Amino acid sequence: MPEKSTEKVVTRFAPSPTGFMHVGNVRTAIYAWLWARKNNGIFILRIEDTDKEREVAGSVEHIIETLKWLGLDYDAGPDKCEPGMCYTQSERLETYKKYANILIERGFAYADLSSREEIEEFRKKAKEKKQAFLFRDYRSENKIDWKPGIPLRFKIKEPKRTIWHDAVRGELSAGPEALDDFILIKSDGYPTYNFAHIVDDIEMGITHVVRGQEFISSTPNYITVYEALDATPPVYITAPPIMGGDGNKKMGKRDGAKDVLEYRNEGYLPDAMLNFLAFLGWNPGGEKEIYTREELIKTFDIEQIQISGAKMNPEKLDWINKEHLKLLPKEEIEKNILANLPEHMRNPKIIPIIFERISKWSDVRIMVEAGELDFFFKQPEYAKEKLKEKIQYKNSSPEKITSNLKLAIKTLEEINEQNFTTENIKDSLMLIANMQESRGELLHPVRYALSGQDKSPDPFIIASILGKNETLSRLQKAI
RNA sequence: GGCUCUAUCGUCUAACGGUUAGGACGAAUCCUUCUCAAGGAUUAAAUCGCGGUUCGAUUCCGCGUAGAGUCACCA
Repeated sequence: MPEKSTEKVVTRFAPSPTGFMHVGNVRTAIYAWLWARKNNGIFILRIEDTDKEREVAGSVEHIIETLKWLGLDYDAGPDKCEPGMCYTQSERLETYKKYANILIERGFAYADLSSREEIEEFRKKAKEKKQAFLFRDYRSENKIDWKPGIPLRFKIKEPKRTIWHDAVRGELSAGPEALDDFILIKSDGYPTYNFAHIVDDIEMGITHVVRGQEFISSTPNYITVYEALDATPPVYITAPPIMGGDGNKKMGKRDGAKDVLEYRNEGYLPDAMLNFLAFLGWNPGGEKEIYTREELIKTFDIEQIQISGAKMNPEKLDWINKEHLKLLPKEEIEKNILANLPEHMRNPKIIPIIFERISKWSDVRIMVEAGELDFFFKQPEYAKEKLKEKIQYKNSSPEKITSNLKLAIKTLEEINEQNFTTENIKDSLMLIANMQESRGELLHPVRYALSGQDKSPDPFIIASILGKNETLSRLQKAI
């Protein structure tokens, strides 16, 4: 159990601006945010842009947009600077230099003159000996002053076993071979992640660090730096990995292929995404699975974060999205539907039909993309060759179909334009449909005549949306 | 290869060392139904293997197996 401290909880999400955010990144952000909000703490967005080669233009804006979509509001960040404190690492170079000099003074850092070729050579040797490569085995004892252009390394004075506590995994430890002289400041003057994040976490008063398991193996190094700086490490919260959902065996790397904002574009609700991702590696117990944003904040606890990896499950996301949809007021859904439709389809008349069959949000998109809704806007093209087969209900004869369509026209003509509603249409058509051997003998041909599809919403609602004139004309044309 | 970590239905997971191992997604079947959905009901489906500790292991320990992470002037 992490020590209960009276100090205010401060968490951070610290992405590097190297592109979009995938589910793994986002879940880390969610946990950090939930923990801060639950404890009335502070959530910081920090941009770790110390690798100028990998930096991708526009990433910061993209990250902020993603957080905004999910409603992960931050109290401080690159666009919310405070006096004397910046949250973009490239703007904090002086601070890292200050800390670097402290380490040099204390004998914990040294300038490293070895060339990349030499290091490569060392690495090769280590590999031949089937050992992990440790720079400190090859460290030169010649001391030189640290100057710009020369990398600065941390110095492991005393290789020893490190034991630490992780809020999720409990007690962790690693032998002395986990400790090595790593680069603090690169030759281009930028700090490495390994150094910068420690300095920043100290400076910003971070109390809890949510991170992926890829940092476990370098934690002994971090703890040694904290010791050298006379600082206390934060509580480490190691989230389980999210595995790829495709292959059966090779659950290789993270399922990072997809930009989380794509889910927004596919029509998923932010609260559903939040719910789904929070539950990927965390579970409060009990049988409730649909949690609102407020419920998540209230319920979330780092004690219940899973240890082992979880696979992405798109079907479950669909289901959670559906359940969240049910939670929404009707007007809210209508607004969302319209916003998600292609421009030419943004006709409020289409809403009832989507409403009637909305199950998963993405269904609507699929319907739109497949052209299944086109018949609302234009006269359907009836399949020429297969017309008989398509319009036919089971084994009813062509004569029967024709007479039924005529009967439908006659019936519908009796409803006047003002009363041409789904309910009235249903009442009158059902009346004659019930007189058939099977209702389908009448209803199916009508549905096909109106939509040009053998799979569609029911004919009543279609007719009411099309209006009396269009409905009659389509029925006539089908005959 | 070294170091570190993990292991319950297909998937996400629940179970003070004592349960007929529970729930959800998905699947299958049935009901409803003019089609496709939606909705309702039912069913199948798991403690990785071998030892040990214990009156009793999903749970604790060891070994094995499988998987993951890491071993950068990347984060």
